[in-house]
Amino acid sequence: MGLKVYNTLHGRKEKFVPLNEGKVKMYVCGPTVYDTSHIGHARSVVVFDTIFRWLENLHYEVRYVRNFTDVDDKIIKKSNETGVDCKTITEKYIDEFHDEMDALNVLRPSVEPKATEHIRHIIDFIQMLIDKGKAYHVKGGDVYFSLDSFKDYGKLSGRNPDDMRAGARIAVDEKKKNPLDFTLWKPAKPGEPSWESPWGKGRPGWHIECSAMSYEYLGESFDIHGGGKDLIFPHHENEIAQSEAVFGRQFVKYWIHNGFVDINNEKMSKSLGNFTMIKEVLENYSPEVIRMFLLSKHYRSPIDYSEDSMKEISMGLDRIYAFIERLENAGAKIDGSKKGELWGDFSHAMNDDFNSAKALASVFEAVKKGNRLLDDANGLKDGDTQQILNLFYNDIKAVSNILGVFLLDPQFYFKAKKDKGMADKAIDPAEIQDLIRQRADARKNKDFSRADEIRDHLQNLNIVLEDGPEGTTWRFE
RNA sequence: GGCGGCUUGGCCAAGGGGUAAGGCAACGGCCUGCAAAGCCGUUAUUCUCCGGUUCAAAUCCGGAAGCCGCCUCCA
Repeated sequence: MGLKVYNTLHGRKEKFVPLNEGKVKMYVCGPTVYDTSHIGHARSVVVFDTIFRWLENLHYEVRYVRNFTDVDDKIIKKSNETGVDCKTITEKYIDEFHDEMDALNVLRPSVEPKATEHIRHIIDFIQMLIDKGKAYHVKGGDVYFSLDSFKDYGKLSGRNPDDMRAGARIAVDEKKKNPLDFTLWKPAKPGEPSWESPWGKGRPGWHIECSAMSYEYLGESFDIHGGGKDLIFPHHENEIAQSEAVFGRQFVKYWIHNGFVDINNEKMSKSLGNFTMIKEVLENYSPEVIRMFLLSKHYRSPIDYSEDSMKEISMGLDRIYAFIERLENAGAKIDGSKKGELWGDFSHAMNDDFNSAKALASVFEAVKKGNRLLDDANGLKDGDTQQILNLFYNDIKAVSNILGVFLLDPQFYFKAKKDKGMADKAIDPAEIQDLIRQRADARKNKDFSRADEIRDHLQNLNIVLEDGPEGTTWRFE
């Protein structure tokens, strides 16, 4: 089965056939760097990172562009409020974004262009629009895109410009020919970042940077353009207008949009004060838990962030790691390129519009099957069993490289979890070892009430004891 | 007002014409001194409701209700 992708442009799943065989060109809208990133940004980035990984796994040569919007009203506003210059602000948040995305195990795209470094290309692009009669320059220095010059306007978002005009909520700007015309270039006020242009000192509008930069790095036409659902209108609609008006051909073949992250079933918003930042979440959960959470639901559906859902994911991740550790203890080895049932199920799910939720379910099924096999083998392994275990191990490692989760050494994972628990609760591991020793003695002497007393005491500290053939181990709940 | 989406067991969540994946939780069993972990089993005759198409619908069509998003900066 080949890859199928839900294309916003047509509102249905379609067979994925890139414009050039074997190659994929993908552009994803990155953040405007004026503030700390929240969990919603993380979702978009993680989703497209996983898509990127899957495309590479399918042996496509992928050129992946994700931009930074580093000139914008919000950045200027922040600069005016704080007295810090724009560049300092944007650099700070770009660094922060990179740090957080690295933590979430997000691969760097092929290129991460910044708007401010492509002003030349933006100006050239606007000039092409003007030359073709698709844009116009007005007194005062603004340049607008002329909606009336582009008859396909609205095809991505399913909007009809005539309807929109009737119910337009936007203030009518006298200088615009059509109230829906949008800004390509705007004159700069004193003190604002600005660049020389044929229309005077100014700066680019928001939408034009993506048309200019995608043209620069991917050409007139490319395969995939992604971003959050909210970007469908007006941002992506406007990009289509700009690029198709200039080149007269299809801008993007497949439009992919991810859903939002809600917080306790409410939209994240400033007024509700429930913006949940990536760094806050990272304080409480391992990056892998966050990443797995973000992939636990289909990328187009809304996903609800809550303490409960994070705990649930965390339990599931422990279970997977425990299984990997068990496989390793049983001597499972990566052996060659053979793929098993897990990989088959996983691939099938990923090929179906990157269904990571279903893909994850196949992992849990494999965990169950593998555990059963290990229980049945009971330490005595024949050649066949060993082969199967190797297959599980192979597959799960391959899967983890796509999802970007559970790829740590399990011992390290559990140790890190322990260390964090101990640090949070200020617990000395030697003390725990001592209590475990005392309990072992008590058990040897059949003093079970003493043994249980110790266990209950540790339980109160969220420490769970596990008695195994090799002695007693402990972990945090 | 315009456009789009969602409604599946206690909770989360796949599926999307052929008779309900997976996770968490709960309960029973194996194991254990007792537990924990792991395994096994049980938990939706049914997929918001009402009509229709079909041999067959949670899946398609029409309608209703509830919820949500975009249309203004937003991932």
